[in-house]
Amino acid sequence: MRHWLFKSEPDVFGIDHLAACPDGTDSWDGIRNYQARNFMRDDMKVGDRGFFYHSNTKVPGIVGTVEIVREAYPDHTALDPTSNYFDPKAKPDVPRWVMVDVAFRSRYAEVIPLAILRETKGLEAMPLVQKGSRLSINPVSKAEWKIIEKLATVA
DNA sequence: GCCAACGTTGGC
DNA sequence: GCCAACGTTGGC
Repeated sequence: MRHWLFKSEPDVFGIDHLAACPDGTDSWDGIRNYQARNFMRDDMKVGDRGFFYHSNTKVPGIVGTVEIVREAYPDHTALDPTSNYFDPKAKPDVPRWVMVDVAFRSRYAEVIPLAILRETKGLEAMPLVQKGSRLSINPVSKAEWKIIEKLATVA
C-alpha cells in the first residue's frame, strides 16, 4: 500500500465537500498535469491512503485523510465542452486524462499548516515543502506518513 | 493582490 | 529540438 497527498483549493473542492458526497466518495477529476496523471494511472491502487491538502487558502495545510476506492479510469470532464476541465485534445478513444475515486476517511480537528510541515524533521524531502512545488498529487513515504499522522488530532 | 516558479505551447 | 511567451499555481 502506498501513500499520497492530494491538493485541492477548499473554495473549489475542500474536504467538507468530499465528506458530504454520498458514501463520502467522489472522483478526483480535473487533473491536467502529466506527472500527477501518471501517479494516478500507474501507481494508485485501491486501499492506498492519502492526505487531503488545502492549497491557495489562508492557512494552507493538511486537513484529513482519504482512501483510494477505485483505480484510474478516463476523466470524462475532459470531453465535456461545458466543463472547466474541457480539453479539446482529449478524445473518447484517447482519453488523455484519468481520475480515481477517493473516499473520505478522517478530518483533523485542526489543520496541520504547511509552515509546521516545513519545520518538521523527516519531511525535508517532501515535494510539498520544496520551493515552487506545484505538483497536485505527491507520493508520500511510509515514514513521512507516520510523522504527519503523529502531528494530527482527529476530530 | 503580488509575483516567483513552473509546465505547456508553438514558432522557427 | 530549442526556447521565448504565455497561462497557471499557490504561498505570502
